[in-house]
Amino acid sequence: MRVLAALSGGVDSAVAAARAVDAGHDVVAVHLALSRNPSSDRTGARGCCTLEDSRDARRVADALGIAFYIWDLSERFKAAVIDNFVNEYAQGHTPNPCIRCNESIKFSAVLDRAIALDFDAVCTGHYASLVDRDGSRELHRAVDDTKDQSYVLAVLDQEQLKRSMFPLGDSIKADVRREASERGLLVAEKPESFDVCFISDGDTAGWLTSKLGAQPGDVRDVTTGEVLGAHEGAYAFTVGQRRGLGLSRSSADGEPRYVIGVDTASNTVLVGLSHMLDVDEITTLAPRWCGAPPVGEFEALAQIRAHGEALACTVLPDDEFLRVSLSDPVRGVASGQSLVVYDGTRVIGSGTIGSTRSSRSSSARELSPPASVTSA
RNA sequence: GUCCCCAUCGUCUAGCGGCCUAGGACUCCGCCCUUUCAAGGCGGCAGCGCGGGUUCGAAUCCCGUUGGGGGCA
Repeated sequence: MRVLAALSGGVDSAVAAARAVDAGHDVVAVHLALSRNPSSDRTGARGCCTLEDSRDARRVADALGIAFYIWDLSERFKAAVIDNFVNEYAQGHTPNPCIRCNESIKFSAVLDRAIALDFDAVCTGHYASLVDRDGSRELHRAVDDTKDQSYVLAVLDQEQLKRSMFPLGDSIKADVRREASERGLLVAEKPESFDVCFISDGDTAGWLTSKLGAQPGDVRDVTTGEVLGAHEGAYAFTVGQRRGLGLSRSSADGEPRYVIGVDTASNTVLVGLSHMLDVDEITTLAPRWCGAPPVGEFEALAQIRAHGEALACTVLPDDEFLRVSLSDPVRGVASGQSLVVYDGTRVIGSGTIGSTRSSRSSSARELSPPASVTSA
């Protein structure tokens, strides 16, 4: 096969590309330039789009003896990922840019271009497994459950999965590093990347403020309406958040307070006790299915955060939305995050969380503003 | 103006002479975790309003003082 290996400049994509070469494929490497102004002095190796990362990627390609190109997708990245990120936050949602990037850049813009150039597949260093069964391709969790990235890949459909290659799905991280070292790849000891790749210092709230401007508002008790503090922008808060509220007074019962809701209309952050975060019904926006869309109600597992627990639930799929009823309540479900539906280790599909509710303590939810279901 | 009550980390408080170099909770800060934002775990900063006494020894008792809250005026 002709394989286009995306090299981020990190260990994982390097070993993935190396394995693709070993497997006998005709491999060409590409590094994606996603930032318009790549900085070279970024410390801590955050993200995947610094000049240093670009050089590392080139060195890996050289070491593997394969052709190397850099594709500048910064414009597309800005429009599809960064602008979307800002807009979502401005509306009080909590987006996941890594998922948007996979959805519209890595397995869309890059994949389309690869296909146009006659490649058969795109190879990345994601920890996830692909299983071919009965003519279709399934996406499964990685063997290394501590590194599993099936959650952020759940937006891929059948066509995208059939054009994907994840050589690290059966490996554990330590072995990948060891292999990189044995192969003499200089990125073997490179640290993991965290945080949002386009926010260099990791200060997401500060970055948002620089884009949206300070918007001072109140922090109010969700039940009494009492003003408990002030904030510089409701958009910087996410449902379930505890730290950073800067409350001027402590609660009478000594219990910590959490963000129960973010009301962008009144620019108010609503806080309350942890149990008020309990939710057992989640409705998403239009779902995306990895394979054939399921028909009718079914039992499954739902995951609402990249490293969250898989929760037993009942799913009611629909063309327009996805309604999930959880067996046990969970806390801190934020609109904008992805809900991924699993059948065991297999990813069935996903949807962006739109609204939530609790079938039990409905009183607490009614006082919070209705979560608006806006199209992403 | 007089009588009574109260006065501890930024906040809410534990403390009722030696176990207090003052404990906890909330907030805040740091670290860990983590290719999202957050949970979470671990650690840290920070206080006895002030001045006199009593006592071997006072956050704890007494007097005064300052600052708050009540009945009388």
